[in-house]
Amino acid sequence: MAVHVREHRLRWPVSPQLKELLAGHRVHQVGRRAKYVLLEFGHGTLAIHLGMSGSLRLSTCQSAPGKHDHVDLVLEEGTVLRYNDPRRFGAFLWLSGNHPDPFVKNLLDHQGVEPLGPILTGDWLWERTRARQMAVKQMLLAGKEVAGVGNIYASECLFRAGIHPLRPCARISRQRYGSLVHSIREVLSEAIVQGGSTLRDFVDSAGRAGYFQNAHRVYGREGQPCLRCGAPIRMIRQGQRSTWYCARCQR
DNA sequence: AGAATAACCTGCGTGC
DNA sequence: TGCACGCAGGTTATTC
Repeated sequence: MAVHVREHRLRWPVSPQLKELLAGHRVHQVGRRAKYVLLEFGHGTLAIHLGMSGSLRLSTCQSAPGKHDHVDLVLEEGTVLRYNDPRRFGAFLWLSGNHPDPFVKNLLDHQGVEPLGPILTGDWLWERTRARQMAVKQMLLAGKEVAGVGNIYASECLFRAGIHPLRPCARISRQRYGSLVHSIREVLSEAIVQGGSTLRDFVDSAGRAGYFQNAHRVYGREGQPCLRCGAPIRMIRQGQRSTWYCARCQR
């Protein structure tokens, strides 16, 4: 793999050694942990985060890089995986196989459990939140317990589970955590099948927009009728982020 | 220790 | 048309 870094200033500076570290090496396996894409090489792992506005698209070497095309991963003759990120909230982090960078290692170790994995159950989440006064929506968004539930999906999951976003974690029953976990799995699975939610410019590796935004039941629907009961959907601010919910269906 | 707030960026829509 | 402002898919660092 050949690497071209045109802009090092991402969320953290891209390692100046990245080009040398990957030159001539092959990707053994592609994985993921939380929202980090993991490209595993024999001698270490490249962890890529797309931030809020990043995308990885397959392109041809001949195509000229455009605005905000910060990194090229040249895969083979004629093919390049190109990273574009207007806001530069994304990251390219090198995790060495022999001497793991403690910063990167901690970063991945401190992520919540996989939302579609076997550890997450209603009972598990109930036990983890007995002493937490934080609002359930902010707990989901923080990602310390469950990874991968972003701002769109936190609102959607809570609506489907019938849980009010402001409800303190410690005041949700074991049974209702069961509903929440079921909703998390359902919402994320559906969104994946539908290619994600394109609000503005989100695209997959082939440049295709997602269409889960058409399945949003509360996100972005302030003032519009609840699809279940007809009451107007409300929007509130929680920690600098917007939350949408139905005051009648969610308690 | 848990929780709230600030910070990192660019682009776009809105209102004056 | 221009400009100031607020907001946007995320997550860590800092402060309280």
